[in-house]
Amino acid sequence: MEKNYDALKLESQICFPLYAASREIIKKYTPLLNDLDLTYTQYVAMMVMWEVKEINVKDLGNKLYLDSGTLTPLLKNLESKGYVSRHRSKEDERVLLVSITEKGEALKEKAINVPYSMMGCVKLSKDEAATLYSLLYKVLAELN
Amino acid sequence: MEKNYDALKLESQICFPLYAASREIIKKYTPLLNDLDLTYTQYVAMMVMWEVKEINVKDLGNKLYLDSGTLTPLLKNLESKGYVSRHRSKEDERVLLVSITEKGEALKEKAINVPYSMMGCVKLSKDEAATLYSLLYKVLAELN
DNA sequence: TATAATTTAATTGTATTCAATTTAATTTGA
DNA sequence: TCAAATTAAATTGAATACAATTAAATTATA
Repeated sequence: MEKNYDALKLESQICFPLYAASREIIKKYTPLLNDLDLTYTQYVAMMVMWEVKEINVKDLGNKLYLDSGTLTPLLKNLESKGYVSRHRSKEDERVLLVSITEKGEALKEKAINVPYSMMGCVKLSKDEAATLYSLLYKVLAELN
Repeated sequence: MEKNYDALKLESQICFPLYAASREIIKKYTPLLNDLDLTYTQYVAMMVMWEVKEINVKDLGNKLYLDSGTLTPLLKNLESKGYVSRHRSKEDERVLLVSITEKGEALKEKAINVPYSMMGCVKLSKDEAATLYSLLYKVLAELN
């Protein structure tokens, strides 16, 4: 009696195409983001900054699903490029507040083209994209 | 006249939930894979090895969407753990062949539990999982 | 056939990613 | 109040990822 190992094939897994597709799409972003002097992770951090203007590391981490081990060096990098500033909260010295700078705000004008350039990249219909979108957020919400 | 920057919000993007969900699911694998002394990337490499027994770096990279910059150190690591062996092809010295070892084969028996343990983690119906699966492979196939 | 072009891995350097630990600040509760 | 517990970032260390380059082997072609 042969054991069934089909569950151990790549094609049986939901995580593998997620992992691969994520990296492949991010690769498509790279040439666009090079013009902005941003990596993909820096880009999503800037997307939050463009929206909220100021945020602490913990809240930023909750939005991006990243921890301080990733964010601390990333934010120092963004600060060295002049896109954000970092300073401790007056009310609670443990908290580090990240604020967008003028230069960071100005970058938004160049960045606005990125989402439109990317649209041609992922070849899904509107319906398919909407379905994928809601399934991914369902996974994120219900992971336990 | 205000410009519309909605496309630059995280919630407007398909890539962000892909990127986040991929990392969050991989985090769920971590405790299961610790028992096998494997990282997630090492695990997917071993999944290929369990299936094909022997493969060169280029073909492995095509299956996993990874290049030699990632695979060379990863395969050396798997070799140091005794799960695979590495040797040059006799026919073409440029080609490095990776072969599964006895110890690597034996690991499969422990690994068989991983996919079953993971099933309880992603809370999608059978239909939803199938839809997500096919949309992800469509993205992978049609990315350009 | 001899050189150019191509191919395959390996290497290098930068930037994540995350678990685990540490440090400093704040809050809790005996 | 003041020591214990908690919280927020930073740090450390291991392992990816990937672009770009290099080195070695093979193939193509003039």
